Amino acid sequence: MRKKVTLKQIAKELDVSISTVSKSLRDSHEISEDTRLKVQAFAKLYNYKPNNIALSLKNKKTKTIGIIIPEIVHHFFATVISGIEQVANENGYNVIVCLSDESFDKEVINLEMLANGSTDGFIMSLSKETQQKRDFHHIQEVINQGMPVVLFDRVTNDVFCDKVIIDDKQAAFDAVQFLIEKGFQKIALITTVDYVSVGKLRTDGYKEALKSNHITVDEELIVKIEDIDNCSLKIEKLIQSQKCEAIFAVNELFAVTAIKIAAQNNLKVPDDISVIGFTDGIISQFSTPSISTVSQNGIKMGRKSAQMLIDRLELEDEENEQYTTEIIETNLIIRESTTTK
Amino acid sequence: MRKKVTLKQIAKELDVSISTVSKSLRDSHEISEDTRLKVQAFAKLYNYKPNNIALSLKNKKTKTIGIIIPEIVHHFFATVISGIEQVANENGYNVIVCLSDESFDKEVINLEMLANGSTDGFIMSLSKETQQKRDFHHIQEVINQGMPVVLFDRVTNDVFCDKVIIDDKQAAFDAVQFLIEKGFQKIALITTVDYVSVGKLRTDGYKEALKSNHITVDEELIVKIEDIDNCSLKIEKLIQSQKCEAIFAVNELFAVTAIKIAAQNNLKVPDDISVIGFTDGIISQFSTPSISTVSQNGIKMGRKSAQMLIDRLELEDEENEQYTTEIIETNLIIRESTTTK
DNA sequence: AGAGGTTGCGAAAACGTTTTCGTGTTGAAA
DNA sequence: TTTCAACACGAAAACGTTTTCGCAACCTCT
Repeated sequence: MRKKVTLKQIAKELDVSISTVSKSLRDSHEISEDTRLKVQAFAKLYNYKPNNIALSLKNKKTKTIGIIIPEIVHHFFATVISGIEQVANENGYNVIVCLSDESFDKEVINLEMLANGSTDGFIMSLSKETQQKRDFHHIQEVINQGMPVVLFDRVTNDVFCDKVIIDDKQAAFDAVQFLIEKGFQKIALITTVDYVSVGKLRTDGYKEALKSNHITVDEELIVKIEDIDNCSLKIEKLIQSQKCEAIFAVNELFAVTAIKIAAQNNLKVPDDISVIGFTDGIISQFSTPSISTVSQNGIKMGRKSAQMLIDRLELEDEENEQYTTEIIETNLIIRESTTTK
Repeated sequence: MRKKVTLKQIAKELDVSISTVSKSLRDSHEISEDTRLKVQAFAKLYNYKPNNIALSLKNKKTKTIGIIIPEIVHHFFATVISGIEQVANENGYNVIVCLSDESFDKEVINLEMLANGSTDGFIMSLSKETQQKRDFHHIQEVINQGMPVVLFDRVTNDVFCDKVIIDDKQAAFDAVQFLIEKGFQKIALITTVDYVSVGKLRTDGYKEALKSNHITVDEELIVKIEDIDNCSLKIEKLIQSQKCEAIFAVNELFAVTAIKIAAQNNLKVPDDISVIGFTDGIISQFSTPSISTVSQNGIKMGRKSAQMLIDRLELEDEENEQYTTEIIETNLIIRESTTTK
């Protein structure tokens, strides 16, 4: 077993000082060509690579980005990580991933753990519990310590930092507007409880689209799901009510569940009911019928977030306190689950 | 902005030595209760937390695990990460995630980058290109440097280390056996090219199941897909040949694609063709019909991998050179895509 | 009172770098 | 021969910890 070699060992071996070795390897003009080449040859032979930890300590930079997200087994978050990782890699950064499991406490613990020198900054999406509690002191804390933070997707107005979001309200508006233009009037909404910020915004967009077309909002057509694991009952009730011709669901899972339940009740999608979902994930692409959906470009979101964070990290020079919020465009992908009335 | 406080600053402020502060905070008996409490109070007030980087340098342990996988936008890999993260977290470790994008070069770069002190060990799954080249010197290199490595799922016999796999051959055998018991004889296989280790093993299992039931292997019923993006043609040819009553696909995507193409050719699944896939991901669960499949428990695989790595890391005492290979059990999940002949 | 033990604390080394500054040797110019 | 610059290198500090060791001051026995 050949352990990693250090400057000190090389210095001892060649009978020069540590400084000389270091300078030689960094091609300093202070060192004679003779010595320089000798050291470089030796270093190459023993495959010397500087120790990252020592460098981090010296430079007070870790070249590492902390990512804290609710979960990873979720197509959207996976794509965002993928985007972040691309940009991070291009800029010589690594990413350290922590999962909050939608728990406030785990979010806090992870944040504090990484804030003690492990990372230069954070990219995060808030856990459900955090959004519910509206307690963001842990985030504000790390920002106060001088660590840049970028929030994406699930954000809050209560903390000042860079943000990357989609225009959830507008996107929902567009989707519902599309259904209306196809001739539907009785459009149902399957959404989350209000404290999930994106759910709330998409609900708002839905309502506004109806209003701007002079369709009255029927609360009976709005289903709010708390627990994703047993959402079936509420959705079944909606479908059995026979009151809706089209459904707008605020995520993939709600959309595909609605389609399944419709089938169980002998209603065919899209012939009997049109469905539009949100998030262009695996489910939408591969379910039968494939699902029309609002596509959020997770890769783009990740890339943008990483770029904003790195820009701020490399800016250095005296804190630019101008925070910006980037909006990533969405687009409506029309597939088999929608038709004309 | 309140920067993080260090031992040195506390020492200066309280007019004691750094050693005294350090000892006080670690509840050393060497320090009088007076001083101890004073220091602790001050540290709490200023929210002192030891700097991880400094600790890493001192202890020569980073408490960080490096994960290198081909991609993350893939349900199976996401679940594995999730499992790894759970166990890592329970043991006070963080995880750094790197994506090889199925590229040999990126795998090498990532590995070397993290091997310079950033992590204590690695959990990896080989990229396609690496498997094709059969070049594993980069992995052997880090092992030689004394860093433990655990390979999972896509492994190789050419490097000696701990491994976590499923019994791909047996699982494929069981799936095909199931189809045979349901009365099918003409069973097609949709698989990958042979250098993908798991594809090869599953192919072997398929063949063996046929043989042990005295069914001759018909090469015309075996489709090998090189490029996942345009697999449709080959699969269409298979289905239009009308020669098969059932299909065993070595992954979800092949399975769902087969079902789609069957539908386009007016063949209904499962009435006209039964289909079994591999990997219990989102697609299998939510496609219509839902797909019978061999379930690999990614969470379990991740947890096991992490546990093996951490065990080895904490063992310390003189290199136990006994490497083991854990086999995670699979099970057949029967859904709507299969029926009896 | 002297010997020996305990108590409470600080100095310094170590982890692996980079970088500033100092210094001795050489060569050339005066 | 003296003076000064250029050259080539080393010592040491710094990043933030932990830990070993040394050393005073005090206390407790004979």
